[in-house]
Amino acid sequence: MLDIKYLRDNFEQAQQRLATRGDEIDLAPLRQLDSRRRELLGEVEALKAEKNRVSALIGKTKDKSTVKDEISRMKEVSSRIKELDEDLRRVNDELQSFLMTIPNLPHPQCPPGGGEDDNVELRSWGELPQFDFEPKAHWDIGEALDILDFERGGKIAGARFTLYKGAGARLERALINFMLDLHTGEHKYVEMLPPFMVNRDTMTGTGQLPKFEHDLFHVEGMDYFLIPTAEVPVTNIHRDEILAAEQLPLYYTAYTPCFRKEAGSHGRDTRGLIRQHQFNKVELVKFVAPQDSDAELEKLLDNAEEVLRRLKLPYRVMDLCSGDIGFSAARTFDIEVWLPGQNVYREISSCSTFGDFQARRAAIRYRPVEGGKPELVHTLNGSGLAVGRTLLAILENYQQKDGSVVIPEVLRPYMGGMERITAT
RNA sequence: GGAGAGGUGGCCGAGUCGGCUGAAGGCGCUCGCCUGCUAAGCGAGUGUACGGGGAAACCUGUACCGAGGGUUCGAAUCCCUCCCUCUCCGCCA
Repeated sequence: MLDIKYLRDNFEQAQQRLATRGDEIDLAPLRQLDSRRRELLGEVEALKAEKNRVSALIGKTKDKSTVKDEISRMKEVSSRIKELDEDLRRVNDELQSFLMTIPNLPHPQCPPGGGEDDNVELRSWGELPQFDFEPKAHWDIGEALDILDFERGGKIAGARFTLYKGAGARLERALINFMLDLHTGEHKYVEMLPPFMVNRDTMTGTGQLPKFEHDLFHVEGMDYFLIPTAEVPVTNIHRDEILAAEQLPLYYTAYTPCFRKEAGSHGRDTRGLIRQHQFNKVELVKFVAPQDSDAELEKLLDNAEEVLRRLKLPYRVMDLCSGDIGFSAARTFDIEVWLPGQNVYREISSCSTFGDFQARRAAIRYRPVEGGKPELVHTLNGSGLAVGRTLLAILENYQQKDGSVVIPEVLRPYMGGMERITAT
């Protein structure tokens, strides 16, 4: 959520910055609602002040018969207050829901652009593997090794669900543990295991609601949603809290499954593990003081990249342009892993700073060292990494001519020493 | 699911037959004083949000005692609904 005071004073500028996202966002109604709100507020508060004053007077009067007129007058004032409060509530609700649908302002350093094609490649890492055979796609590799069963995943649940088997299931688990150990052990994140279902307030705090309800799985009969990412429960850990300055920065990491409807992506990535209704992810979340957020984003990105470096998977880093960043994000770096079976780079991590956008929605504040008023923290998060996509990247990059897949060295301790997955 | 207890400020904890309680008291914290260190002691201060005024310090109004309604001139205090926590029982990974 954007700051209404900022919007009040920097109307044109805000309008222009939002325009770089490419959506048509007209802020005009905001001005109207805002001034109407303040008008009503002044009126109703003056009446309440009078009511309070007179009521106190009545309270002090022993003989109530001498204040009959005041009592009947306050009766009218009270009902007038009720009307005005009702108007105010309506205007307020309208203002709030309008604010809730406005995306974040792109970061000043966010490259301008209309869409994917304008994203900027910052760097790439690793040698693309050379094969003396035609590299296969992971779905073929996984089925041939009998470690991924798309057929039965579909039977059990439906399209976009996969059954992992044997070494495939273990590899997924190994990746989760490897990532968590790296981030907690070397990058100093605190591990969290949050609920996988959350309430409406939590979904609103990080920006999924109210605008993106159609992407979420909702639990029938209870007002719970399945989380689309650990960002949601983990960022909301500190919702409605005022943190001490000394607590910052806070680094949290969490493994969770993620559930997404993928509405609107019908027919895209229908094969394989790329786009699933349920997938595993290890997430990195930070709460930082505003002046640190840019540097913290770089570090977070590096923490995510480190996973790929250790796994020796080639990747590149993209600086997403203003037209391609998400609703709540101010700036986003995507890490894209090389997939030789498909001859493309695919997103495997998305690292973003949200500035104070989520913090304002979720009321996550801290008290500055100098004391004084609480200020909003900045929140950041990134995948560290998407586990299913990491697994498929391993299958494609480490595939051998004989159909087997070599296990990256750092994962072998997590695989009981296994060095290679072969067809049984 | 059944029975009971409870939700007040950073924490603990008072709030009598509704009015003088933004909220006693204690702890904690901050600043100052004092004691050659430490402990103790003394004094002052110490919630949040949204308005209005002011360059600012600050002054001022309103709201908030789990949430939402109701009764009343007036509610933390009475009534209703919901949520959450705890205890016991049942069921259960």
